[in-house]
Amino acid sequence: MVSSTEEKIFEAARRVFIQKGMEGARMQEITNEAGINKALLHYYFRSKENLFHAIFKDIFSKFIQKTRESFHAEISDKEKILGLIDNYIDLIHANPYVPQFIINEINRDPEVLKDLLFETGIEPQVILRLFTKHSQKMNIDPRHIFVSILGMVIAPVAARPLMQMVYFNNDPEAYNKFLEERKNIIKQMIIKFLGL
Amino acid sequence: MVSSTEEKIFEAARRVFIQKGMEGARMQEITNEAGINKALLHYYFRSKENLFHAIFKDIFSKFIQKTRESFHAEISDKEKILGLIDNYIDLIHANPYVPQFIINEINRDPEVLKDLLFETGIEPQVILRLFTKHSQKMNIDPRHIFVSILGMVIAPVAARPLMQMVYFNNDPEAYNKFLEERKNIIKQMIIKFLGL
DNA sequence: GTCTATATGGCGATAGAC
DNA sequence: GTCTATCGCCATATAGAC
Repeated sequence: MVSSTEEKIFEAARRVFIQKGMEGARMQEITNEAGINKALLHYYFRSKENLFHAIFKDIFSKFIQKTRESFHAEISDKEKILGLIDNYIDLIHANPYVPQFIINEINRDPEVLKDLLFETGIEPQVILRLFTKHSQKMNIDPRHIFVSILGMVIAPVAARPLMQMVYFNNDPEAYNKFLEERKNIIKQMIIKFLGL
Repeated sequence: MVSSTEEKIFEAARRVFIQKGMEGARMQEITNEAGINKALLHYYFRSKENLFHAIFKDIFSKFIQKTRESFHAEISDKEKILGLIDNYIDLIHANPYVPQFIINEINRDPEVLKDLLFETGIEPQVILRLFTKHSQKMNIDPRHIFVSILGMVIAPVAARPLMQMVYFNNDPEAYNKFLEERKNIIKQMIIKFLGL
């Protein structure tokens, strides 16, 4: 049984850590968001590091989970690939700070990350299998397809403040439209490349 | 005339800021790397913020410069696009921390970034023109092409510790080979998509 | 479980001697 | 120009009352 206070802390910490990262986040800001004080936070989670690990696992699990959803329907491989692209874009556009957060933590402390990662139940080979059939036909390493999709999805969100300023007259509406268009652009690129 | 001490500080600061970012960097670490003390650092650069701005402009200028190089040769548009991809990959593989650094600072303080950015002599429209002719033919916004290239180039470097661990048995050599292959993969994707 | 008050340490920045 | 010593602040973390 999880207490309501612990939940409030967890939700506040999720918001702050995602926006600020492990180093930028402040315990004070988390307690303010949760409506409690610092001592109480340490009562539930002994240290900042400890709290962060809990949050990271939770966030990464959702990412893994979203990937998994694309594989359990009774549809063709092509439809699964296109569904995966939709899933990623929806997830990232709804949580625009997550990619930057994950990139930072991936690079900040890889040793700790390794342990946290495999507690999320990640199944690296499952997703690769989706691309194997078509990429083998083209004599391409399926990992290239996976990385390409991730990059094309993440780039416009991670670089948004700059891109929007330089290429969209700082108009958020125009940029949202641009992001919406990307679903089809990325799908078309993958379809053409793999000959789907 | 720039003193040797100032240069040593600048080089040390570049290394530390790129690896740790503005918030993660420590003045003490910079002075250690430079072989001097903190007081001397503040003598040359009045504040951390000040030093950081100088470094950021320097790093970003190199990125802009690399982009510009792809446009001044007497070659076809297709060759310019492929050259741009080569240039980006070479630059990023030689400076693997730079993309993460730029992404972080883009999102950390966009207002200040805006001023710094336009001091680098960036010409946003020049690069877009390279894609306009071919992308119009396909009825595609050229900004999609630009973002796609950036994403495909940056993703495997920014996510390297994770990707290498999960998909390459943590073998750095295998991952380097993978990165080398990406030049052709990305080129092929763009060629097929734009019908070059 | 929840609070106030405080310990402890690290950081950016400065004073002042040489 | 370069150094040692130190200030002042803010962050994580804990002590101890309720």
